Amino acid sequence: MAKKEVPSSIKDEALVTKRRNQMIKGAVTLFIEKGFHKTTTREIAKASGFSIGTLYEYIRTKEDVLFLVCDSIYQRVKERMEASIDPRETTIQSLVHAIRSYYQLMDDMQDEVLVMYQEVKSLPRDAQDYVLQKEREMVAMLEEVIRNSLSNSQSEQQVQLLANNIFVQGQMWGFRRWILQRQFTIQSYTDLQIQLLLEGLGEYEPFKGGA
Amino acid sequence: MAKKEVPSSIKDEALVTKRRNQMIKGAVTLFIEKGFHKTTTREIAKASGFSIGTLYEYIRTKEDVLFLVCDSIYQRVKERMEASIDPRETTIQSLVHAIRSYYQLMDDMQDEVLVMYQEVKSLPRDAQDYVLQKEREMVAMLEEVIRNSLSNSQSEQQVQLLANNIFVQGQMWGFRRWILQRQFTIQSYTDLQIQLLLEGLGEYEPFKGGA
Amino acid sequence: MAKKEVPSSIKDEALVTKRRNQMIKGAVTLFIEKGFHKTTTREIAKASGFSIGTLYEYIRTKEDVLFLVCDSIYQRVKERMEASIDPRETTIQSLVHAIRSYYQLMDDMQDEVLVMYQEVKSLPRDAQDYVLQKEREMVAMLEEVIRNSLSNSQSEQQVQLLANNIFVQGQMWGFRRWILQRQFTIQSYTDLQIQLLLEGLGEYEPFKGGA
Amino acid sequence: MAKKEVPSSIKDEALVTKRRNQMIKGAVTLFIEKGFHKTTTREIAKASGFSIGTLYEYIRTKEDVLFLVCDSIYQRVKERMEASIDPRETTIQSLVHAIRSYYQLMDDMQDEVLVMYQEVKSLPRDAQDYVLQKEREMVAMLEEVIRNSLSNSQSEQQVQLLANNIFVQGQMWGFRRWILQRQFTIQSYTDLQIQLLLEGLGEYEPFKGGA
DNA sequence: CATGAATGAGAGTTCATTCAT
DNA sequence: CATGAATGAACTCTCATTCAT
Repeated sequence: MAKKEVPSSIKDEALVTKRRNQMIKGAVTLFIEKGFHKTTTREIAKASGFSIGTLYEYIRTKEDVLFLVCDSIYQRVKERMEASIDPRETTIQSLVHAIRSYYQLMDDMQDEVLVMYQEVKSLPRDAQDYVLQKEREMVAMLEEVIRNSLSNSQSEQQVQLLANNIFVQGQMWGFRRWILQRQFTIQSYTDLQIQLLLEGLGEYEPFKGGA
Repeated sequence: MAKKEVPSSIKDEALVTKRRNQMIKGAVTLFIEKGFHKTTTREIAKASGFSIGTLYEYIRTKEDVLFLVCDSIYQRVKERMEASIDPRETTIQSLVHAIRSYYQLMDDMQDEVLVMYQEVKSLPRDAQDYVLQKEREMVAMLEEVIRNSLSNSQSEQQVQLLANNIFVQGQMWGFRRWILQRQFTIQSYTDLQIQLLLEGLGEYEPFKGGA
Repeated sequence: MAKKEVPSSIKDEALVTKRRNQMIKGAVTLFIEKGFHKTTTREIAKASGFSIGTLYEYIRTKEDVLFLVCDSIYQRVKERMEASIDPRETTIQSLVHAIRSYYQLMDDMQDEVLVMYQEVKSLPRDAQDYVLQKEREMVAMLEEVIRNSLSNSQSEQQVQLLANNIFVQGQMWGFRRWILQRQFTIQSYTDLQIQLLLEGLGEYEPFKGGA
Repeated sequence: MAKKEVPSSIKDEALVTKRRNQMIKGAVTLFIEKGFHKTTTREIAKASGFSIGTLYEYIRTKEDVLFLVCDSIYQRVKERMEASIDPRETTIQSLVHAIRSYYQLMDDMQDEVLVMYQEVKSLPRDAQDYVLQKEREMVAMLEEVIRNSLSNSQSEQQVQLLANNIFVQGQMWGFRRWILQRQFTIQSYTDLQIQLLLEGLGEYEPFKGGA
């Protein structure tokens, strides 16, 4: 899927980038505070430091702002993930390290991640697909780490499921904060999750599925 | 937290129940389709089979509809969980059974659960608290099963985290459907999750947390 | 102008009278409190002690209620004026007495009179005419007293103007209450008005009008 | 009481003034014709020459329009009163002149004054207070003229009452037009009122109040 | 004769978007 | 390139009135 482009009537690309960054910064705060629907374009313009007219020089619709915000969040998440994951590492410690970094990241960006989760459905269909794709890429990064770090005793499906679990448990730290953050710190949460991941319930019996 | 009551100007309580059920049924479909914000009160009325005026005899605000919908979903989820969980059972098989039932439930009600997840933030504060409380109760049910089923080798924190993980992984089946339901059936998803839960990565080494 | 009739679908005339009295009593309070427009028919029904359906058995429109209320107020005012005015009296003291009684009446019924003043314009045209006619009749009563009480030195125009002045100054006690009732009691207000009326400014000089 | 400000989202203050004048002009006509409650905001917008959206750029609520209208009327009345009253004059002729001017003013603005009288009660509480205060100021102007013009034989209470009487009799010319304007012209009305005021009933006998 | 559930036209208000300056 | 006044479709909610029971 090609990078979805949001057209602007401004020619100067550097300016477009600058203005959009202002916009994203302003909008993210508002979306966190009151959600996408309850935020008006006027508020976004104001928080971005320019007029409503100017706002519309850099986007076509309000949904474009949401897309830019989501895209920017994914971008930042992805960049930090890439920075903390070395795909050449093959030890289990590198997996643990990747998980730790990812959980820390989810702690740092919990507001942003929460917003994204609650508002993607407001994106137009094609933007949703684009975002979904980004997500798949991130899960794929986790899959890669897992594949590299574990002995090949894991089936491909297990790997995928593990990656999904880790991915969601990271997000869960943010969007279930009112429950989890009473009982855990990001430290203890991370430690325990890793422990459960590695050890299971410690009551292993050759398990065979079936209803 | 006392049951939040939505006032109605209709006196006949049986009628209130009946009409609200029509309403919930109509609204849920619409919310699933287009989300709460993009659904108009007139559409809700129409889908419920009565006029806009009648709709407002049974609620005060549009948000009331959302609350009734959320409440009804939680109610159904909770009832089915209670029906499938026997808190007197103490075997690990009973835990497995509880998880299976819960995942099946999340499969059956994935649309509803998805809606709830995406729209709770649109509820007024007090209704959000009420819903959060419901969730805590359900997680508590899972905690109880875990506590009963496992040897007491688990710390309280581990129990809580496990319950949260199971709970979220169930929901994840629904709200990450576009990713997961390509790769798994609810059967294979359930089996694998249970296996991972019980066995961990099978690469157990005395693990000591810490950065 | 014939007595304007408000039709009812109920045959039993005694019942109609009874129900309408309940209605007027309930409505007047509400109109005083919040005005005609901000009072709903449901509130009127409730304050009257019966259901909205029953209310509409005794009137056709909400405006009918207003008319009944206005009519009832005028009726009461008129009755009390008639009781306190003896058209056969010819002394100036009888004029003074009539004025006193009228001012006292305006004090007793200030809320009702205020309501009427603020809401007549909401009546349909024909009802307004009817009410206007009632008013003329009352002013005419005052004119009669004046004519009887004073030596015929007064021109007909003077008599009419005097009657109007007295009439309005009585009402003014009620609808300018926030100003007048700080500075006067109904007693002192009455005394002073009568004094001014009889004496003028006491600076009489043969006055010739003209710009 | 500080000037009550109606906020606008338009920045250009000159434009705000201009648009609000259009608005007041349009609204006053409508209010005179059908009253505040039966006039819709759409009608106001249309009569003002702009769209409903534009209307709401210059006010927050429909009640704001009413306030602006009332405020504007009072403003105009007050300005004309100030222009026609010279507080340094001390002759009785100056009082007569003030009254004449005021009555003429009430004749010129009878529609506006009528509207105000019938609709103030629809204003929010604080706006009502504001308007009441304006009225007090105008009555105070009349009091001043009276105090200056008459020998000090008048008690303060008499002065206040006189001012109120003159004030109300002026308004009465407008809001009792259907009765008074059949019998009088503004000229004859004025002349007669002034005569009555100065001479009283010409039947002066040492009057002692009391029941 | 009494009830109150049902109706829907219509009200006030908002806000994404445009475009002349 | 920036501005912000103007627009009007569309929204939520109200309430006078009706009519089956």
